Amino acid sequence: MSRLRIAPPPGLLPPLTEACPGHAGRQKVDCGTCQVRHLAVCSALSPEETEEMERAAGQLQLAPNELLVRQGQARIHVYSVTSGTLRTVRLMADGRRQVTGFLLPGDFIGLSGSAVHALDIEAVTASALCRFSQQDMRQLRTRFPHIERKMLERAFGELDANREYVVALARMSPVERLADFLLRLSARHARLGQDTPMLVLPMGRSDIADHLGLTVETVSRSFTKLRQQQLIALHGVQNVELLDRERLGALVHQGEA
Amino acid sequence: MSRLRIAPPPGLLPPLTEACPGHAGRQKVDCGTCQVRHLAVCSALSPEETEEMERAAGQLQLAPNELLVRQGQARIHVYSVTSGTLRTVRLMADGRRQVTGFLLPGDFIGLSGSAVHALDIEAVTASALCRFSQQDMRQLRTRFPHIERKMLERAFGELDANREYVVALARMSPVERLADFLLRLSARHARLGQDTPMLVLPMGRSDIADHLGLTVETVSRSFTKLRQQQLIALHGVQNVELLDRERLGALVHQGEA
DNA sequence: CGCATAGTTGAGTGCTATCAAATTACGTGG
DNA sequence: CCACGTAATTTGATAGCACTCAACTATGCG
Repeated sequence: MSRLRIAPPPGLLPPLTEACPGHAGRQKVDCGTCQVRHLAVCSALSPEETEEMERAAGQLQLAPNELLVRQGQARIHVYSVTSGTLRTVRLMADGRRQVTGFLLPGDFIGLSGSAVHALDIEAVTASALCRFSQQDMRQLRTRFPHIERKMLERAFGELDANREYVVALARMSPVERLADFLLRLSARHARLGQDTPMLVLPMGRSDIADHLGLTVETVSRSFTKLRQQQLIALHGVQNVELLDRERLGALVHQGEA
Repeated sequence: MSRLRIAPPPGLLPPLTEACPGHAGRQKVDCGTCQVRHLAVCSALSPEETEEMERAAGQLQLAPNELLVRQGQARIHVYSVTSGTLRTVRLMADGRRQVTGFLLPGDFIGLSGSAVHALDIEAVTASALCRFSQQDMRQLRTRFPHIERKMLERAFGELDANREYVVALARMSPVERLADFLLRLSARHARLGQDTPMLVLPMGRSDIADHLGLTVETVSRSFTKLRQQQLIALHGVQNVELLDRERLGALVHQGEA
């Protein structure tokens, strides 16, 4: 638990200040340094309270593919992603693999009631995180009800997102799933202030495949199909240009009566 | 918002008193009457506070297939299921249907951050619910932090469950999904005090199919396969006897390293 | 008792996984 | 900066499994 004044993290600095609903009207703050500070400010804590939160936090750097936690480990820490991208992975004994989600800057790791981690969490790209002990977090939650409220909102948000994800997995074709994924990722980037039609995919095809319940080959073919339909353009393998969000959305939102 | 002294609900009376972790060591309470009372007691509220909660609640009865809320409606109420079974349904324009979950006694409806309902909620069997306005609920949450904590725990629980569900949808064969579903439903019944090898399925095959991302035919064939392998026995269409939980579990938990 | 609905079983097709190969991207060392 | 080797991605051919369509059976209700 070291005193914080965290060095500027590598990678993009998300201007979360703007995006956070709880932040409206409050003083500007340097959210690039540490998500803890952001969380505190957005929870309407005083400067003194914010400092107390920061005291409880440690920081962490991960290289690509480095493991943060392993399935089955005791959950003694919670984390806040500062920069980079991580994936949450469920492995089955026979090798089947499911990437249940990707974690971007501002995301919180620890919205679970389980005593052990249900998932591996691995860095996709070089990443930085803030770390709290569960114990400290519990104290902070008790001490600052705003934090608890904030966590509840986050949990709600994840639940809402998860319901969409479930529909995609259960009822959409490969191309639809990919379109859904690209739009969803793009929306998250937009919330982080990167609102461009050019989307950078930090993860490889196999991560995407395992996230969408498909094989690498099918994902690749789906990219090709979207490209052939002029819905996206590929600039290298990482950079996807969303040419027609309208029609991409139409692929996905066959729904909501 | 009528004063409550709710008539004994139809259907089974879940002895939730025992199951709730927050309840340990506290005085017994008649949880059969209304889940609100249960929630209050399990949140360690005083009798006066409990009464205040009950005052804010209304009750509701639903006939089979009756609609509680429709996709897109404003979310002005939250609910607690007292008896019966409900399903949450996502409909797509072209008719594709996903049953994202089933709600059993003790379940809470309203763990969402959205301003509108993302799902239809329909009664599978005759059901009874307690209803609160969101507004009242928010007040109660602010007034009794225990409630907020409880909701967070519930949200965590749902998130954890959802992650399992996602793996089933994305990576399991039809037979595995069905085995997973049966065990999961059985576990929920066990938590409600119905810990028997005989499982009653309140929902029809098409609901199960749409929950597991399959067709009715495939679900039916999967039942047959499980029966042929002596893992289950069917007594009529509704009653499933779990003959070998061990091997059923083995089908599912190919996983966790 | 007859009809309507729900569930099971069967046959055939299509889509996605699988297997295999070619191509591209990338990091390393010359 | 380029050549090389490795890994990642794309493309192609094939096969298996779940969906579709269809018929049949069981269940429930008037």
